[in-house]
Amino acid sequence: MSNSFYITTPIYYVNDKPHIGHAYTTIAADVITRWHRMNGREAYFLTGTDEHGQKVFEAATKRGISAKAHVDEMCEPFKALWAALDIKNDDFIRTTETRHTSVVSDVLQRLFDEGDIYTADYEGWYSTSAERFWTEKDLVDGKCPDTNTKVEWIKEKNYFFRMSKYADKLRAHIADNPDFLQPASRKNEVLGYLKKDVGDLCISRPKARLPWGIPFPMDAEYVTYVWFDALLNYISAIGYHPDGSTDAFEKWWPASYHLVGKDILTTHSVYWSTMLFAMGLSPAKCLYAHGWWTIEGQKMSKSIGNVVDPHLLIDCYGSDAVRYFLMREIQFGADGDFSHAGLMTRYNADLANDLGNLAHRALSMTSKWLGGAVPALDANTAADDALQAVSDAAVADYRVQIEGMHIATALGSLWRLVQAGNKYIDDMEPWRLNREGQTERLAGVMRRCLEICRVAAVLLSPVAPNKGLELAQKLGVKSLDVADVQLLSGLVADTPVAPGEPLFPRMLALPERIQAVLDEVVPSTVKTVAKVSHKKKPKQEAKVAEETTTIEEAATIEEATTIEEFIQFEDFMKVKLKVGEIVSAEKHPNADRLLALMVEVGEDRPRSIVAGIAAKYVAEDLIGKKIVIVANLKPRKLRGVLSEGMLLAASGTELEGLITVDPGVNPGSSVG
RNA sequence: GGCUUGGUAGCUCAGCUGGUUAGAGCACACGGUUCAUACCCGUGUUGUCGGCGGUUCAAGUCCGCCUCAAGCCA
Repeated sequence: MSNSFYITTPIYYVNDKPHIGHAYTTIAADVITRWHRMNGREAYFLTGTDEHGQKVFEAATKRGISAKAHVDEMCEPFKALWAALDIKNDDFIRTTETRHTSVVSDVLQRLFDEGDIYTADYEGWYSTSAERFWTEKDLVDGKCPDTNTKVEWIKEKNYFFRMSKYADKLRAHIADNPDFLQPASRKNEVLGYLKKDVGDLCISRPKARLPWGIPFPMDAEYVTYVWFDALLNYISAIGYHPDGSTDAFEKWWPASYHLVGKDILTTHSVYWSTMLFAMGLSPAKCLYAHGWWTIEGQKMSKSIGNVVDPHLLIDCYGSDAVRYFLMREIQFGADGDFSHAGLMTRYNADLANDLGNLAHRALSMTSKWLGGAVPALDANTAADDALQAVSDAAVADYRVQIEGMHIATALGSLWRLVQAGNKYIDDMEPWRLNREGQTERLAGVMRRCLEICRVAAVLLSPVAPNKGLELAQKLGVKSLDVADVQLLSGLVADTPVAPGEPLFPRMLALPERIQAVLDEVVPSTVKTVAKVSHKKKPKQEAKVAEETTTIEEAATIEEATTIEEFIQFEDFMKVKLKVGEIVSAEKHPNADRLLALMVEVGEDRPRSIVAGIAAKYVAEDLIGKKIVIVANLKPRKLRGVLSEGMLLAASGTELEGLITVDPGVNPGSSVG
């Protein structure tokens, strides 16, 4: 393995509020960086913020301040979160900094001079409201597919990067470097993209339309397209310059890893690699696309209001536990679900019960029976040899896994040792050795238990640096030395030790602040499981919880069956009907027959309702209509979009029309 | 619509190039222990490995079709 390690996260779009998705990527980069540092390798860890673009400009304008003032303010929450999560990044780059903008500008000039950037006229349908061009095929009824507004045919000059020129080189690079794109499943997507003709990339925007960007050095009327700007951060930060880079650049480039979300893998692999080829540079050794988090089974989204504030989790569990959970819960690369119940379960099971309790019981016995100092080893028995073998295997596997970015698996390996430690105590019965006065053996047994705690402290520390250190201190260990960490003899005999407070106090119930958030935002189905999962409950009640949380398969609305039998009045009264006003409507992203509506029903937020009425209604025509909805239908996802209710419509074999209400009726009124 | 990936115990998932009675964690039941944070240790229950068909001495693992889900592209 090369001795220098350079890792990057994406630079986060400064308009977003940092959430656990951002935290996840950054923590992963931090963990792997810490690991390499512990192993004596030089490492450089870069993160930052992407600060140009239309949305930033709009947000600043709306606030009545300059774009620069806006981004100066908006990058702070990111820095604050990294501090709160104990992220030890070496650098934080902002794309508005001169060290970056000057490199972008000079690269543009150089590529232009060399002919890899050229001007051409671009013609197309332009939507002013969506701020972008569409092709003829994109248009819906001759209108913008995003905003459903008028488009005009515009012909304008723009600057293009000759991406096509480097497409073959990129194809060859991917073929020659099997580990370049990871995980392998994602690689196919890029290869699929590359099967088609790769065009050139439009990298300019007229300043008249987009005032907030890096100006083109050869043409004051244009600014740089945000991707071309943003991607260059990975080399501008470490001192690249087309006329001569710093030694630091030569040292760190090519990067060991670019960690990216799966949504921007293609951009990175295609745009960025071809840009680097044009500059005469190699791409990073590995582009690793990680998965996305859903929240309590739903897509993370501002409109659902389920975005999890990492600070809340840090306040309730501590930075170390949050880091541990995010790293342990899902395989790096796969999607995963974040749930509060899951976080607490893992906290209690792994951190409090398994590791925390192992440390506490080992230290307590040592204090009580052996004078509170690291005891001496005795000669190994067969059981001791077996324990050492477990440690050897766990540590070896941990190394392999973490260096392949499989952090969750690495932690799993460490936990096999922790579990072996707990079993070792049971098997050796130190309390019996104490009663029988077998002091020498007792000492040896306890020593090995403490040794396991030391191994755990060291291997935990990249993921949970504070707790790793705290545990080490309890054991009287001064430095977290990873060399020969697996040997169960690394402690110094006679060093004072004390159990102190439990490392991870067990949680008896969800923290109040989290319960409050769940009560407010999350549908009742999810609350149920969060409440019951941490306690043993009678069978029947647990079963109810299971049923209510089963994620049902998406079903099409058309499948509703007619009920022929009579029902009781009470049955009818179970159905709560309400008047709702449609406040927004759009086509369902994944289904031709469905529309996604937001319906105001007099609650603290409008409801998201998916309806199978696209055959009969155009989305925009529905806005303002007053309708009747079933208000207490269990929420479910329809082809990926949450539906919190169902609207009433007349239908025979096919849809005839919506049930509408007099305009004077207020949304939220009940019907019946 | 085209392409890709997945559908394995109640839940979350592991199972590499096909090979002995299909695994882990959580949950559940019972038992043990008592040093410990009502913790730990052990034992046990549940699976037509999405469906159908095929190749093979042998398939969760390969092939075809179907179905459901997710993703990328248009």
